[in-house]
Amino acid sequence: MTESALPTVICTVDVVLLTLQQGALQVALLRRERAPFAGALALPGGYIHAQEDADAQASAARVLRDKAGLQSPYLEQLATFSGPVRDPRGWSLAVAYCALVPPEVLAQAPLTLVPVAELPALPFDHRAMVDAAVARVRSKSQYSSMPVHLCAEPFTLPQLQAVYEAVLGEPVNKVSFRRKMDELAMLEPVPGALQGGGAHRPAQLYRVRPAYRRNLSLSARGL
Amino acid sequence: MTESALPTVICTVDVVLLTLQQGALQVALLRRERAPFAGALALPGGYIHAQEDADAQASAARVLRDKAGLQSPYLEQLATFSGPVRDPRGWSLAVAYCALVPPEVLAQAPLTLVPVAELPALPFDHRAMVDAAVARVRSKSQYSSMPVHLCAEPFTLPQLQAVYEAVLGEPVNKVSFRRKMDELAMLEPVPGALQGGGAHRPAQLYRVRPAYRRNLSLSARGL
DNA sequence: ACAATAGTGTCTGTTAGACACTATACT
DNA sequence: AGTATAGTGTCTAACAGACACTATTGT
Repeated sequence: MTESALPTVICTVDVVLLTLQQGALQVALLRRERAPFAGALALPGGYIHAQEDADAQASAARVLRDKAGLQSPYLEQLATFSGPVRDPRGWSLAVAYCALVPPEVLAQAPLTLVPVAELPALPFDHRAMVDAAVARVRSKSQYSSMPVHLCAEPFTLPQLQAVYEAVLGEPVNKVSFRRKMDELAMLEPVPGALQGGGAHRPAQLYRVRPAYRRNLSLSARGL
Repeated sequence: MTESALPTVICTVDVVLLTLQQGALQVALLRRERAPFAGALALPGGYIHAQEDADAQASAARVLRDKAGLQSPYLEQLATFSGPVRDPRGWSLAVAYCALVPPEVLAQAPLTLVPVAELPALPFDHRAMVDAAVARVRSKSQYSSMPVHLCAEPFTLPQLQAVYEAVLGEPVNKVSFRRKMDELAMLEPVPGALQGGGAHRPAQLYRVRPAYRRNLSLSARGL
């Protein structure tokens, strides 16, 4: 067996870009310009460019930048999907990534937001990728700070709690939630910044401490 | 940009095969027969064969079968490693898998067991793969039944507890451990089968219930 | 004053772990 | 009988959630 005798494997990346809007997780889809499945809504994705990409994650970041005009949101490798039939062009391998952004960032991006609960039929195995991403986000939200990436800074604790509740799909205990956020020591109040506007006590605004901006904060137990 | 103009990405799989021996996690290494790094100890791995493999996991299973003579142990996708420098042959992508087997299975396999705490220098980025596998196993052992795959059936609860303690690197509370195993409902006693031999009360032998043989059992909380 | 939400103090039920006890083998 | 480990009953400390209270704004 020689290297050159091996049939080529088609190497791509796909990004499951999730955000929160109208209290529901939404996945960002893009209308495909090229075959296969030209004209269909699908996950943003593309070939790995061995000439320029430092690794598959860089490919995913490049895809996000070129196709959605976004740069460096939270980006995490999800899983790799492969096989002879998932792509009509041949045996293919796609490294799937999960990105989380606050909805404000997507304002003028050429993306179609679809609630993950009402997914249309998707080409390739993009449905499985979305399902894996949603499961991952729900799971990690139970014991980590992952959902803060869905919240534009600065935000109030009630806002962040609403994000957790939307992702988890169930109400969260206020006292426990605030205790945990305090223990995680990941947020800091913005001095003197309060969110007013309502006919009630204004809420303290918080931001993520610099040390936690890139890394998630994990809790030993739940919430 | 055309498809055919893309430089080829070298697509491989690598398997981090872990077992437990002398109370410590051990990784199974294989001496490489071919360049690059011929003669060096490395993870079992190989090219994806697009002609025959149903997906990358099938490639990993094939590598395990052909190079170690093992079939269908617990096999889970870990992560994908990629980039221009990890392999001297060029831009490469390796899907890493984690396999768990009881030590008895490796009896006559042509593998070198090395404690993960005393890893030698490894070629490629195999060190990062081993680290990722060990971290995954330690993490999942805290809330799932994963370690049962390191135990040959049938086993006693004290034996299984020792496996958990070896993986986690810390003692486990006996009462809590048995409560959790009971709650997970994943084990069933082998009727009338007791493990004697010592100068003390014999222990009940257990096996994994068929429904849980392939799937892990997860606990909402720890242990 | 009132309404509405932010934020906190405290109580209680649940759960994990510590400890001590019983059970059952072999010597 | 003595010893060693298997297996269980029970107490306690830690923790998550429920509830109720105070705080602070706009109307």
